[in-house]
Amino acid sequence: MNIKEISELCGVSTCTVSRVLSGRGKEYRISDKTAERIFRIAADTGYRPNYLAHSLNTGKTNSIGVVLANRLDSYLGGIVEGIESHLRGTEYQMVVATCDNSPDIEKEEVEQMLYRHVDGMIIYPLAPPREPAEAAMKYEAPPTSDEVPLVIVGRKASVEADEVMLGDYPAGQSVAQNFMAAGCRTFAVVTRARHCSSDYGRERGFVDALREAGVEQERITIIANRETPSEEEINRLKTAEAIFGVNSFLLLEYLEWLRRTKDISRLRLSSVGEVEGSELFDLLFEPLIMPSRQLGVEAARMLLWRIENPGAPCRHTEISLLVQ
Amino acid sequence: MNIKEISELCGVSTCTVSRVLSGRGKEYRISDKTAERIFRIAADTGYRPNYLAHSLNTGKTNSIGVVLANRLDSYLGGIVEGIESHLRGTEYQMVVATCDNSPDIEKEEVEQMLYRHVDGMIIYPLAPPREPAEAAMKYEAPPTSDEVPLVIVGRKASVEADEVMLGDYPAGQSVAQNFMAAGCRTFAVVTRARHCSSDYGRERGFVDALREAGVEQERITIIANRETPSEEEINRLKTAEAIFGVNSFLLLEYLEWLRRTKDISRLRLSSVGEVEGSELFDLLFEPLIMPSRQLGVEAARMLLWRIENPGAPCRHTEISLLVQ
DNA sequence: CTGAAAGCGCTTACAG
DNA sequence: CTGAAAGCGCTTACAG
Repeated sequence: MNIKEISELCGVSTCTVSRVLSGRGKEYRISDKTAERIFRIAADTGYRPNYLAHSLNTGKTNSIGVVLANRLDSYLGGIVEGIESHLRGTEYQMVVATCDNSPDIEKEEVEQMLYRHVDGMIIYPLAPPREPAEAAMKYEAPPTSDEVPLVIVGRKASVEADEVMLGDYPAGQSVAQNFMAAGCRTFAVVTRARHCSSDYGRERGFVDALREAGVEQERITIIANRETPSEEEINRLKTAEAIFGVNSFLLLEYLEWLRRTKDISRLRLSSVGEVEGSELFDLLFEPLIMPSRQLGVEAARMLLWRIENPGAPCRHTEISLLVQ
Repeated sequence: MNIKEISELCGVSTCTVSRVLSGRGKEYRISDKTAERIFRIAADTGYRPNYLAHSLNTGKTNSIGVVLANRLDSYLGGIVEGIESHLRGTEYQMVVATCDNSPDIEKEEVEQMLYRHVDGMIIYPLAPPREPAEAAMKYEAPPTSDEVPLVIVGRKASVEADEVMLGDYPAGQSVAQNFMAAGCRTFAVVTRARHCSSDYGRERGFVDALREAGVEQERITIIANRETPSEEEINRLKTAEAIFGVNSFLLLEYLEWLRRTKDISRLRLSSVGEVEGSELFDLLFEPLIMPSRQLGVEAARMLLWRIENPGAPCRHTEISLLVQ
């Protein structure tokens, strides 16, 4: 079934059919009877316009590319879900690709998206490389936004584009405040080596809030992890009454080691990201819930806005990430 | 940059360019110099063929639709990852949609995929409805495979199509055998109300293996959960030395209740699906790892095969799911 | 070995 | 109020 057959069945020309079916019958002042007949016949025959031909003509594909640095864990899954739910009901559909943390794949996938003529892209970018040497050799920023409307979500990238980020710094602050309110006197934060702006923001927020509250340097332990936990790190951790993990995986890893040398059941613990079954831990563990779905919703909302407003200056939105 | 401009730059016709660039220069016996010149100019100008025009002509979009019943948790995320990794390097790209467990959305998303002219689809279908009444009213099977090559993954659907399923029954058996090998004498299985074939397969495998090994009926407790755990259920569970959960969420839910009335640290536990941080539980817990990635890989492999072999009879593959 | 021409299914000035 | 015609960018018999 194509537009030509419809037009023959209706006894009108293809352009009339096209105009009516694209909802612009009124605009072209096509008579109501003609319009109705066209609608009815289209419905009866189960006509569906050809997406490819339509897009070829209009230059719009109604698809949004989503490129994600990592595999789909619950965090990225949440972002995707948020994007999808915001897009549902609009004319847009989502095309997803993940990059397995490889800059080459990221580049390729972005290319693919452009090749598919997506109307816009949402990118959760790779973390910048740890080693400067690596950086010089391999890293390339995602495409600049002049090719296509672009929103960066969840992690900074070296592109001028709209951004939707987590409120990492305030999250760190709020954890520190909770710990102090619970009466803790010595603190630790466990983080990855500091190349990732998200982790670093949380750490800074945490440490700054403590300092501002008058906690002395020697009561704050900072562990910037590179590989698996070392004995020296575990020893430093022992003195803390409260530990903040910039993410839950990392915290759990340390706890596994720590519990061998110390009773951890009275320790105050907090980290970013829920842990399923954590009720069984028997620990004073308060996870910060990742608002990943909300990140996705906001990113999609912003992208659609950007598509409508190509010229406007870049915007930055922050989604808050608080205890509870 | 389009094919016409290239042809003008090369001083040949558009069809010659098209033939060379589609890699069929030899076939049409186009001279090597011409071909080389075309390749060079195309590369120099950064020419990329127009995907939409190409697809409109060939009827192939090189895209695979993936429709998932639920949001992207780590299970479905794994499937998606498997599909994607198998597709990477081929000419195919993946379009994903999730359905939030709604039959209406599922139908709509499948429509969308057909509208987008996907070359094939992989569906993780909705669970069949629990109530027969609901069934009659709302449930509609995914599209039959005559519209487009189709692979059903992870859960049975009432369609005649290629399938990639988990080895649920053998998994249940292997858990039972492990429990018996560990010397347990009384057993329980916790499952959802039995509408889901996957859960039911696991339960049957478990129970059958016990029976075959001579375990009497009264030493096997079966709890088919509907809502939150009830007191009566917890009481029945107390007698068991080993508990098998058809999925880990469910098991954890019961353990939460059970631990209030009983020391669970010597209980043998097993369930399907890893739990992050489970090392901190201090329980005899052995999860069965979901081979979700493998499911995806296999589904993609099968779909590509099906695209090449439209007429062949339906195939069924089972991915094994064993302890460790 | 290569090209002119028709066609994929739709849209959109332009003309009436 | 409606249609003939050109065009989107590519492919592919057909003819030479």
